[in-house]
Amino acid sequence: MFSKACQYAIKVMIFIASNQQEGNRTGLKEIIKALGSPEAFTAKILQQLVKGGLLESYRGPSGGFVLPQGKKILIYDVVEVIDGKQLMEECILGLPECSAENPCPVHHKFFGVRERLKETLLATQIDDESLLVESSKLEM
Amino acid sequence: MFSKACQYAIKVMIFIASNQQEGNRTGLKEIIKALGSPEAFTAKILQQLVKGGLLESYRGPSGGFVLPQGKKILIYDVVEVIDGKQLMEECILGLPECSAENPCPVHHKFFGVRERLKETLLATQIDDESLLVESSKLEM
DNA sequence: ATAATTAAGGACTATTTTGTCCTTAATTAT
DNA sequence: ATAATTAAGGACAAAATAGTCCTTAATTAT
Repeated sequence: MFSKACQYAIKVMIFIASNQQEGNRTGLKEIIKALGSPEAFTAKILQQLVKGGLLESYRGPSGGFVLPQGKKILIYDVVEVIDGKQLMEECILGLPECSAENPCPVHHKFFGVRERLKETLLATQIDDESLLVESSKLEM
Repeated sequence: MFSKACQYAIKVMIFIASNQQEGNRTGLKEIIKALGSPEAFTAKILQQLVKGGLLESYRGPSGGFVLPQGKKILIYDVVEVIDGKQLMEECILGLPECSAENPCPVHHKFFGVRERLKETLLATQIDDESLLVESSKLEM
């Protein structure tokens, strides 16, 4: 469903949000320790999230990453920044011309799944209390 | 959501089912013409579907592929044979220990999507009338 | 029997995704 | 100022997925 990069990204975001409850910046080191994820690859993903405006980064000692305050970030946004809108918008069978008026064979069958998926991605905020987590819940 | 191989496979199966309404075997040539898909790669996918028991193949002139008669084939089966059960069963975030009792942070949020997806895959038979199609509906 | 047709399958190539290594830039503390 | 810390980012390597090429095996028709 999601690329590996996107899975990491979602975990990263939830971990940072969880840390941030106590007002802490979160550094790469902490992140890879919590997720058990490869350092350099995780760093690239963090860069993408920063470029996409979903994180702020600070360098130097006591640097790290934080969620931009006062901005509501949804799982939808994370998926969009890392994997793009393909999962949300493009034809399940990969047909370029698929739409409600000119549907692929399975378009109507999967309409409900699609809607439910988008709904879920849009309904879930990264710092939703029910997502916050002690780091052990993110290890691979 | 599905790999490209799996997208081809679903289209292939629907096309063969559509052809079979008129009692015809379907050859590789026809298939790649209908789907606009790469010949050798499509051939590999057909082999996987045959090995997986979702198609019967016949060689020689007037050979080709047919659905095994009297066997109800679901989209679920096609996805399972080509992509495996990952999409249906494994943790959305890729955690190895995720379950209802030991859920990942998004487990409950995505439970409904998962169920709806599985339901849809299981509810849709490859030779369902509403899927049958003239070949133009399958081109890339 | 032989030729033509069609699927099977092994070995290879290309592309994308995942992941690594190393250097630079910014910030903080001494 | 200098050293230590941390993110940014370019170049590269490995693995997975997508796709090609070529030969063989089975079947049918002549």
